[in-house]
This record gives sequence, C-alpha cells and structure tokens, in this order.
Amino acid sequence: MTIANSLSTDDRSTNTASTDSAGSAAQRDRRKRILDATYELAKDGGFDAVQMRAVAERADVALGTLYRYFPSKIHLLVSALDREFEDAQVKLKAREIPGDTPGDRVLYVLKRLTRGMQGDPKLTEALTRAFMFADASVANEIHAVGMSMTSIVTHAMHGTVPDSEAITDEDIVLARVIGDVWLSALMAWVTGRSSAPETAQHMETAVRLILR
Amino acid sequence: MTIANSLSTDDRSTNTASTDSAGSAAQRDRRKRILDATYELAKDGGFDAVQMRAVAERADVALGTLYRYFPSKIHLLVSALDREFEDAQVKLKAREIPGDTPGDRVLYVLKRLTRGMQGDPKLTEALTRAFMFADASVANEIHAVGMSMTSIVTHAMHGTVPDSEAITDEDIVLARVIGDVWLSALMAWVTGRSSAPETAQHMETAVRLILR
DNA sequence: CCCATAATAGGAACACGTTCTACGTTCTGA
DNA sequence: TCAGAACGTAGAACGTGTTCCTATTATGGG
Repeated sequence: MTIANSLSTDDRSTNTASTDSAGSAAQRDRRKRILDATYELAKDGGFDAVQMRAVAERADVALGTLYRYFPSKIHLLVSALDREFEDAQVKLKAREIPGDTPGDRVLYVLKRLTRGMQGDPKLTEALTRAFMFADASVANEIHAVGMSMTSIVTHAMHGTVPDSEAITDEDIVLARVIGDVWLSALMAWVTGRSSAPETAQHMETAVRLILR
Repeated sequence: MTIANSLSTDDRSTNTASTDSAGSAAQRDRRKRILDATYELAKDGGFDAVQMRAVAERADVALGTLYRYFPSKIHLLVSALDREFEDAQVKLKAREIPGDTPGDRVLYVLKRLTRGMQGDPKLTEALTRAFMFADASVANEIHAVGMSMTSIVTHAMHGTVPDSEAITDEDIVLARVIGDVWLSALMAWVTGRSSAPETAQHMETAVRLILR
C-alpha cells in the first residue's frame, strides 16, 4: 500500500475490531451510547469529568462492559476524537472549499475547525489531552486520527475531494507538517500558553510559510 | 519585552519560585536529589515507573516534601525535561555548530538531540508524555521548555550564539514551526507510530521545506 | 427447544496520584 | 534567647483508573 493510497477512507478497515462496522446491532448501540456519554461529559467538564464510572452510568452499561469496549480512558477519548474527525471530514467533503490558493483553502478549513473546537473548550481540552497523552497501545486510534487530519488537509489543498492518484508524496509531506503545526498550536491554546487570536495568527503564518 | 528579547536566558527569572536560583543550600540539594531520582526512575522504567512514593523514597524526602517542591507528577517531569534542555542548551552553546546553511545546522542539532533521546527511550517517553499531558497549571514550566527549544533552534540557524538584536521575528516564527514539527515527530516515535529512521526523515523533509 | 458460550451487570478490590493530620526540626527576627 | 513561622517526616486517608469475581442474561448452533 502506498502512502497516497493509504489516504482513502476505506482503509480504515485495517484497524482493530474495536472500530465501527463489526458487531451486532446491540453492540453498535452500546458503543454509540458510550461515545455519546463521553462526549457529553467531556463537553461539560473536560478531561477530569470523564470518569469511567460516570461514563458507564450515563451510557447505562456496567463498568466492566465499558472496559470491554474501550480498554482505557485514553482509548475511549481518542476514539471519541476520531468520531469527531470523521464527522468533520464528511461535512467538509460535502461541498467545495472556498479560496483561490491551497494556502487560502487550508487556512479556511483549519480556522473553521479551530473555531469549532474553541467553541467547546472543555471538550477540546479533554480530547486533545487524551490524544497527547496516548502511549503505544493507542497507536491504532491515533493513527486513524492522523489519517483523518491528513485527509482533511490534502482535501483542502486540492479544493475538491482528490483522487488517490492525484495526491503526491509532496502533498502528504506538506499535509503532515501542517498537521504537526496545527496540533502544537492547539496544544498551546489548550494549556493557556496562547490566546485564540495568537493561535490563529501562528497557524496563518506557518501555513503561508509551508505552502508558500 | 519583545519576542526576540524574550529569548535571552536570564528571562527565566520571571518564572515561579519553583525554579533554581532561590532557596537555601539544603533546598537546592533536595530539589536536585528529587530531580535526580526522577531522572533515574524515568530512565529505567519510563512514565509509569516514576511513582511519587518511589521518587520520594529514592530522593530521601517525605512524600509531602516532594509535593511541596513539585505540586504534581507532571510538574515534576516537565521540570526534569526543562533541566535536560538547559543542559543541552549549555552544551550546544559551548561551540560552533557545523554546517554551511541554516538548514544543515538545524538538522545537525535536531538529529543530535533526537539521537540522544532515542538512546534513552524510556526517559524520553516519560518526559515527552508528561510535556504533552500538561494542562494550564504547568504553563510556566512548559513555556520554559519551549523557550529553550526556540533558543536552541535559533542558535543553530545562526551558527553561533546570536545577539538578541540579531534574532528577527522571522527567525522566531521559523524556529517555532520547526519546534512544532520536532515535537510531533518525537511524539509519533514515542507512541510507536514511526521508527527512528522515519522520524529522522520526516524531520529532514520538514526542515528543508521550512528553511528552503 | 436446549445447551454451550459469550456478553453483561453489579460491585468488591487494588494501585497510585494527591491530600491531610500530627508532630518534630530549623530558621528568623525582635 | 525565645516565640512563631516555615519546613520536614511519617503515614493515614481519599479519589479515580483499572482489574477481578460471581451471578445473570443474551446468543447462536444442534
């Protein structure tokens, strides 16, 4: 599998069985209830408020069941992040992205994403910190998120949903570097080291620099 | 204070009292013992092995004292990271950096740093994950680390220890973006998503791109 | 329908970060 | 010198992530 091909969405099937698609309706239902509960708790109280007992209770499953579906709090939160990114990706692919240059389009998308996340600071704090804290055992979930992000950025660079063949190695490199910067900027914002405008400014400068 | 000026090392005095310089000899001694114990435990067993009771015991202080010096495990580990970076910075400033272009010099420094960290995977895992997990309460310590990193990169760009005035805003932007990429690459390596050669390659590509 | 197996509920138990209490020791300033 | 503050020790106690155990309930094949 080439790197470029690895961007097509259906490659997600190479992940662990813990992702969607597999299992009975009841199982899909439980998984959804758990992720919904996680989302709500995170949105209201951030990382600390996502307590496993609270998630289990709100999702109406036993604690052991929660751990059967998600082997740790970090897996749970990164999976929630993954779902958010999937949603964002679908929404973004639904229509053309405004902007005349790749830089304009990428900035449009990143700023839209960033504004969305900054509108839900607690949720963002919870998901971002989980993503950052993840260790090697969460590699699959993290990889999925990285894939979504790269896909979003390459999509923005091209302006339309690109064919797998139209994505060059150069595109991937650019998208990854932009993703790196975006993540660091988000982290600086989450930890209170930079304000929202500063975050936007840093991203603007960096993207202009990378896509110059 | 301008951004460029904020790079001079003695600005560290604007931090909380928990950093060096202040306190009696006994206090400096305790602080050093604690950081040494943290270093050793992290080096041997990574993040999970740095247990507060174990650190206290090895440093020969009471648990409460440990918490008096470092208000949380994350503060402790990020402070240890800060000490490592300070050391690296001093060593790097001791002599000229080889390389004909800023890109060459930056890559020389980054690869040296990265090799050093990859030679101590457990230690790197512990320090990196703490850095990533940090929340707003650790902003001071995180900021200090970011400062060291920016300083190291600008130093490498110039080839010699630069005067404060010689550092332009452009330099800072470049250094920050490079720092972002370096951090993300390190994180990908720590979480096992990319191998050491891949990490080096990604850094190489990104730095060439940014400093082109 | 019945059995074997897996999945779930409910909750106790454990580990480690963090806080708190009680008491001794050291420093400081009048 | 002495009172009081700050610091230190020892260890109990608490909260939350994680594991484990047992009984009960789906589920799917014969």
